[in-house]
Amino acid sequence: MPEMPEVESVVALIRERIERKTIVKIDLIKTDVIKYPQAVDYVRLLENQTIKKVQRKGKYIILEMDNKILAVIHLRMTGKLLFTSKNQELDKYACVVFHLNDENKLVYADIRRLGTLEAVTKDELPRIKGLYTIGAEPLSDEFSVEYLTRILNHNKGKIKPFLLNQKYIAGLGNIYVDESLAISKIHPARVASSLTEDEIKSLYKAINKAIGEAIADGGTSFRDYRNALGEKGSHQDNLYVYNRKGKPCKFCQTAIVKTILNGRGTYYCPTCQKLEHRLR
DNA sequence: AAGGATACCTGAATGC
DNA sequence: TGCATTCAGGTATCCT
Repeated sequence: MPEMPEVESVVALIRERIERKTIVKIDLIKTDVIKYPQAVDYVRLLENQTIKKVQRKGKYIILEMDNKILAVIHLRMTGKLLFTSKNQELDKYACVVFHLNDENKLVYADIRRLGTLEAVTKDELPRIKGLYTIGAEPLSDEFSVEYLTRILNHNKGKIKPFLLNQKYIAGLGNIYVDESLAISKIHPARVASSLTEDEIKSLYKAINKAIGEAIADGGTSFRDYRNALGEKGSHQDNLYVYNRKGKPCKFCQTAIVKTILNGRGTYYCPTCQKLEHRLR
């Protein structure tokens, strides 16, 4: 479900509300979302600890506790991290409830329960492989045209699966990959290493634009996504191609097409995004 | 070794 | 209406 812009919106809202607060009690409703350590130990590690710092890396949310434990949360498809105030009702799909010393709650809720909660020391960080091997973030200094050029080099795979791979670029998912490729007018099945210098520059800008605009809109909510206060984002109204099958391309009016690429629904403009290199 | 299917889950939408 | 099928903002793991 949530990609970097959605996770960023969640983190921005919870940060100011839970940093310096203490977790006085944890209620377990559905324990299967806790992947490490076992649920009882997870609770033991985090109860009576103060939340020192809230961070985000790619799609991961990291709560750094006073005892140096890192509570790492990944929302996967339908996970939500909700700041629930004193008199507010619990989410129907609440799995884990963190009671705070100000009587408010941080609630992990997840319809499909594909999301993951882990508590690790710094030394144990490598066991969360997806976090340990994560690539550069869009909109960061590390993410540059040179970086993108370097990772694309020699990659014989298609550009869309490449962009979905978190070890190259952190935070892109199915929506923003399609958006980035649409903005830069690159076909999703193009071979990654075949992009020209100009196309790489264009893709670099497009990724930052797609992510930046989505963050500004508070994320995309065409289905389940809600921010930490249970509110929808608005970027679903500003998408170029995603979920716009049959609607006119915003650049050339051609009807947007939907196909399946490597098992993922894929939207693109068949006029703007040609597979064959333009001949002139 | 890379890269494609499959597994993990539930609910909503669609098809017959 | 009812029942079956398909699909979903993700990723680890298995297979070839």
